[in-house]
Amino acid sequence: MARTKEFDPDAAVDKAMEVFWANGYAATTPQQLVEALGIGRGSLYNAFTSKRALYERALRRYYERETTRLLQVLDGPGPARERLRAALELLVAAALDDRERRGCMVTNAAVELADRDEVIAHLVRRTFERQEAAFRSTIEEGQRDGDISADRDPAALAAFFLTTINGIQVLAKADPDPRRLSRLAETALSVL
Amino acid sequence: MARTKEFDPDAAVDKAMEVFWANGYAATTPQQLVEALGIGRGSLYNAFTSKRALYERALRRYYERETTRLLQVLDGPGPARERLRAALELLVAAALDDRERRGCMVTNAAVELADRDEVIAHLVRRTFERQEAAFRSTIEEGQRDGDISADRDPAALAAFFLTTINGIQVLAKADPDPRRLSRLAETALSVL
DNA sequence: CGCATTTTGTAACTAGAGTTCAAGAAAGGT
DNA sequence: ACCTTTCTTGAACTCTAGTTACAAAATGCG
Repeated sequence: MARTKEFDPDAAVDKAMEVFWANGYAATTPQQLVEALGIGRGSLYNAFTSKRALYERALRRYYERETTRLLQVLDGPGPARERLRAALELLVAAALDDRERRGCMVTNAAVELADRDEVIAHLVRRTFERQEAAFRSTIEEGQRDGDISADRDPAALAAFFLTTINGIQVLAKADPDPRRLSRLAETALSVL
Repeated sequence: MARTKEFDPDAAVDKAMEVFWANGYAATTPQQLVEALGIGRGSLYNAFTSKRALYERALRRYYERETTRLLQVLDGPGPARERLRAALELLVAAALDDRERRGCMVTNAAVELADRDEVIAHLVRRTFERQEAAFRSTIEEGQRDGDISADRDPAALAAFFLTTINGIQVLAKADPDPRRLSRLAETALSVL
């Protein structure tokens, strides 16, 4: 009854995500998107309405795809303390693998857009809350097990870890030094 | 021998700094700059060459003007531990006062540009190093005075504090919650 | 098969970004 | 008073961002 799409919209969002992730929102052009997605301008706008709308979808995709690794590590097996360590080490390793220094797309969105765009801000907050909640439940678990001293407020500790991972993203943008980042993570863990 | 400038270039850089600080680099337009500086387009480019060059000057100005408060607190009088607390509280208070949530211009520059522009990255690194050094010498002083336990590596602690303040900037962009930020700072201090 | 529908590629459009330029105005030295 | 220099204003210019429009092509239903 109607012509079928020749490209996979899901795959296209993935590619758009890569472009926005690497360049940020404002610095990304329709031209770059068209080239990266391998489709015509017409198809781009027919399928995704606007640059802004595509960015939002890309950020949601990032939230679903790239943000889960951390949660998996935190919700995984093993002593709570070890999981927290593994989580921070994961972040550090990812930052060092990231040769183009794109950082974390949510951190980037927070800094570039959260103050100007309520929808983006909301998405960012949701990501942060999920991460914070994962930190928190891991910490609480550790406290029940006696793995982590119980005289600290788990909510405060979770917010602190959230801050730390965002701080690591910023640092790594300017100067991805392996030794420094590792010691950093180590020091943050010593708060427990 | 030549006509004198009718505007104060130093004051103009200050105004440009405000605009870039609030909007970031890519999202700032010549039009906004012209309006904010109150000069003609011709004068703008005659005096500052390009948007990029003006941004660089604005960021340098930020480095000189807005980045010193932290250092003053850290280098000030009083017990080292108290100075570290005051420094973090200063950051938190500034974030809460910042109704437009511009955050820290250096943090913003790090995230938006440090991966693409080596000159900006260098400036960011310099700022970070200066802040890190101030944290470090305060910590070392505290360790000599017995104010801070001496069994920790001051360099690692300093890097950790640098991360924390950048993390706070990111968090505050998305959700400037007073209670959370204060407890955050408190928790970070408990690492000592 | 033909029809309604949605896709695609390409051209077109508007607006504004980022910069340059020309003509005149202030300043100071001679 | 003039000359040189540097400033100012404002228009002008090029280029591209971001979007839309259009004609042709594909699809499946009746």
